[in-house]
Amino acid sequence: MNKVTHQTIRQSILERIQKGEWALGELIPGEAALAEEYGCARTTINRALQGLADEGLVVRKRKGGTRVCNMPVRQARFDIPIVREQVEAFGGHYRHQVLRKVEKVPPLSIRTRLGLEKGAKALQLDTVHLADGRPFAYEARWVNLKVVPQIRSAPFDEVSANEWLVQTVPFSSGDVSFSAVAAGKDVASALECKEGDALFVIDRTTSLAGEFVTTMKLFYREGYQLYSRL
Amino acid sequence: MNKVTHQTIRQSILERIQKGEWALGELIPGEAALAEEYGCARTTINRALQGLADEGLVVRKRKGGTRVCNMPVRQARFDIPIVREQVEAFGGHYRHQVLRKVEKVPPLSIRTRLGLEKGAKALQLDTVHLADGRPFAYEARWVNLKVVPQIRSAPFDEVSANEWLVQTVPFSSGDVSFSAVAAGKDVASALECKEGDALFVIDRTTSLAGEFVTTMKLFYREGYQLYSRL
DNA sequence: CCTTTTATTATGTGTGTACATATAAATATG
DNA sequence: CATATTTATATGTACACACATAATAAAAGG
Repeated sequence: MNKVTHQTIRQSILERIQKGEWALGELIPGEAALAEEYGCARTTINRALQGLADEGLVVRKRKGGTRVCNMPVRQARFDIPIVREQVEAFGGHYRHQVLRKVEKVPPLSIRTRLGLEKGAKALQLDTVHLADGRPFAYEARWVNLKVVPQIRSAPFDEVSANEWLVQTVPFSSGDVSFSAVAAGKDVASALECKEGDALFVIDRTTSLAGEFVTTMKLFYREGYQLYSRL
Repeated sequence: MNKVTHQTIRQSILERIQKGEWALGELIPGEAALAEEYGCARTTINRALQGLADEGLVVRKRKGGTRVCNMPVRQARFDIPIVREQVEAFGGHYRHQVLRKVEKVPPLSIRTRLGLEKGAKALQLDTVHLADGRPFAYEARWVNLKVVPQIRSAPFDEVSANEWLVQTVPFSSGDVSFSAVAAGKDVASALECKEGDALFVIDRTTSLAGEFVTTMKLFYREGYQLYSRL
């Protein structure tokens, strides 16, 4: 006989849902009823159900009760990777090389992304990340100098822009998108691949307290896969 | 003055972390101390910190205390989409078309993925998803007939294989991976794009109670982006 | 000095209670 | 009959308390 904890209850209810004890969208017993059934306090059931709700398996509503989610869209959690760690995780030797580092007025698309005024300069930073000497990913980045002016004197021969920013402005929020693009001329030459090759791209914009810090496109070499369990 | 709830406390602590009040990897005050500071019960602080721990912002250890995560790898949560809903979310008219539906012995790569015996047949199902009549995504799927034999008689003129499976074996687990590939001949003709175009691909394998149910590759038409806030 | 044992301590979790809040359902009102 | 108001109810949340558990630090033993 297992101990009755919010974890075991959560697992148990999950299994009952998977077995089909309650149909999609159907109401499951209330907290009070489940508490009696499992022989525990309502608080404990509440925690278990909240957990399932966080994962999107059930939907809860005051007075409405708890029901099995009728639109079971499973969520995948991805770790947005730091390239160095990716490379080293595969046992490769990591190195990076700054291809361009200039302050200049960015194109409109970048300007609006970073929320810059017309004519304001930003730092353009292009880096190639190498695994065992071979190009692994190409990073095209723009940095908002108003927010992180210290980046001008950052030692980019030691750490990559990515890592420097993670250290300096950690826990920033933002958005990511994944897509596929055909390699352009610059990217192809940096990654030593053919123009037009299908590349996996992570597009990421980072902001801190309402201010946009940096926006970046990361082009992975051909064949790269981003993997996750769900 | 805001009410003191686990939510407001959580937000407050998050901001203090972002402001850099505690360095990366540094110990933050214990629950008891914070409870006194915020003037609430320890239970409430516990909930706030647990929440931050779930999001990967802090690491907690018994006796060791709570410390700011020193490896701030932000996680992105993605909803693994159902194509119909994606199309309809953009206001498009959804329709799908089954291009192939045959039972046959799958190639080795699929066989191992589904955990089938040598010579066992599986259902091959190729579908094209259309938005306003235009190809939106191409789905190449294999289904394990041992686990879901009922699929033979599923009404695929009404619902897509994806939806049928979601309805029939909901809340299954599995894995996903994202990548970019160049469109092959079949895919190109189904999506009405050029061969070699860079396509975004979701590769998904689903299992239920240790048995593999189905594996699928979903090729999106050019330009598709998968987006998420973090 | 090193190893083993024993506190000590911060988090983890369950309980019972009380009250807050949203909302569905029932009732009163025009 | 439609609309506004009230009531009942399930979840949401805070609290005080007790004990469990893991991991570190201190003490004891060799």
